[in-house]
Amino acid sequence: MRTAVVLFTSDLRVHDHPPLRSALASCERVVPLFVRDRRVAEAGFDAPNRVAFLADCLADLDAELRARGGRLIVRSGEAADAVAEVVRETGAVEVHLAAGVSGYAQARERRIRAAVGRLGGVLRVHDAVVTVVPPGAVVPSGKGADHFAVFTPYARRWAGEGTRDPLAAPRAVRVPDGVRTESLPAREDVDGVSPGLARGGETEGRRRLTAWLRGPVRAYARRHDDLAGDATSRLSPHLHFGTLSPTEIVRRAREKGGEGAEAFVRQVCWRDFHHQVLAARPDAATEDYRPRDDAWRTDGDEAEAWRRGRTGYPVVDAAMRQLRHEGWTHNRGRLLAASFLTKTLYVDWRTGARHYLALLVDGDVADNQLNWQWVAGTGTDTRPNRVLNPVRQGRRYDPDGAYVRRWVPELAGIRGPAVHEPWKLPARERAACGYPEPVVALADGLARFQSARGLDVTRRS
DNA sequence: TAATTCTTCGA
DNA sequence: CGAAGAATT
Repeated sequence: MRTAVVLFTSDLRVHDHPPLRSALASCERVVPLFVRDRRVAEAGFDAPNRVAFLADCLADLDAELRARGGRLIVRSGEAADAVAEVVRETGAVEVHLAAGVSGYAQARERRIRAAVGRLGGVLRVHDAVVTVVPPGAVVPSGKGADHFAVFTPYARRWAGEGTRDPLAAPRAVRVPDGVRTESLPAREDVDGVSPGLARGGETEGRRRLTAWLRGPVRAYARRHDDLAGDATSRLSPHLHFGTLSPTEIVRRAREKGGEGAEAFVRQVCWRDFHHQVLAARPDAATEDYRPRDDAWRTDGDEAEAWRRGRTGYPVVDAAMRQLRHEGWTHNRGRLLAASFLTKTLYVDWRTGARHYLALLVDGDVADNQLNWQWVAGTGTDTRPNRVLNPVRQGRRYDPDGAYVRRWVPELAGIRGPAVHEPWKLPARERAACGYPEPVVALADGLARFQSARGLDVTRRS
């Protein structure tokens, strides 16, 4: 009787799960294992919103496994130690794991391989679980670059790769008797969770995907940047935790077809793009991908005003308050709030990235850090001096001001797009609403950035 | 064939 | 500006 361990990481699902299916194909007994890795907490990665969402995911994964005769085994500690422990206890001969991209994931894989090898077992790492196209599967033609540094050429090649066939969920999972498990973490036990946090779990993810593809995706190309319309998929946390398979998402979206589905698939491609950058350059999580010799301002009152949603720029504050309330923000809100911090306040992108990671339920090293770098101009943006003007962005993506009124109650009484420039209101009305004055004049903020970068032209957009 | 130069284009 | 791909040597 052969036993395999399947270590679940960012792939908390039973549908389209190559490690699980592969383990079941070669072994009669399988131990589905999740390790609450103390390294994650030590790295400050245990944000309440994600811990709470994770609790939903684990509960649902356990239920899905139980429906198939199995159950989820939960352990705490360091991943490689816990895996070795389970291998020793069960006499497992194989360990299956989805390939990860971060420095943490890469190191974890090395440690597990060594630990399993010492016990005479073998580690099998599976590609195309966390991403659609594995990092390194497409590289620029010609001279030996190991990854793409520009999105568009990557997207062309990525689209040409196609996808593997999604795997069905297994019918039965037989777990060896008597394997010790800790109790599942409970969402209710997590403190500091955003009140409007979404529910996690594969069942919820699949429900959302089906509902999304049935209708709203059709309008995605047209409405994805409409802040108030909130017409995005909201599937990002499910992609982060792997409660949905990106391969299955792309496959089903392509089957659906249309310009909305196509634009949506392109966003999944962005995710793969960032994953392949980080896989090749794990240090880009903390270091400038393309150093520009920036003399960033450090954390201070202005950054704190930004975190609190009190910059005095309504659409920026709306995004920051939505982030705190839901643990999630519209992508356009993320971009313009990030641009405001890095370009207008000229504060180090790491300060912003840290705050996003502290709150975002979909907070992901690859996507978060590299999107921040993109905005900050130290990343893969081919126009590193692009500045998003918060007033123009507001008027463009929240033309009626509904998004601002929804998230900034001080301004809820102001009708129409005037809400984007509260400083133009009569002094009495301004004082009465209690909304803060701008932390910095746009021109002054821009001047900081431009002089630091040695620019002389005022950019727009 | 591989290195060099040219052209195009970018959330 | 600089990456990517094509053209050129």
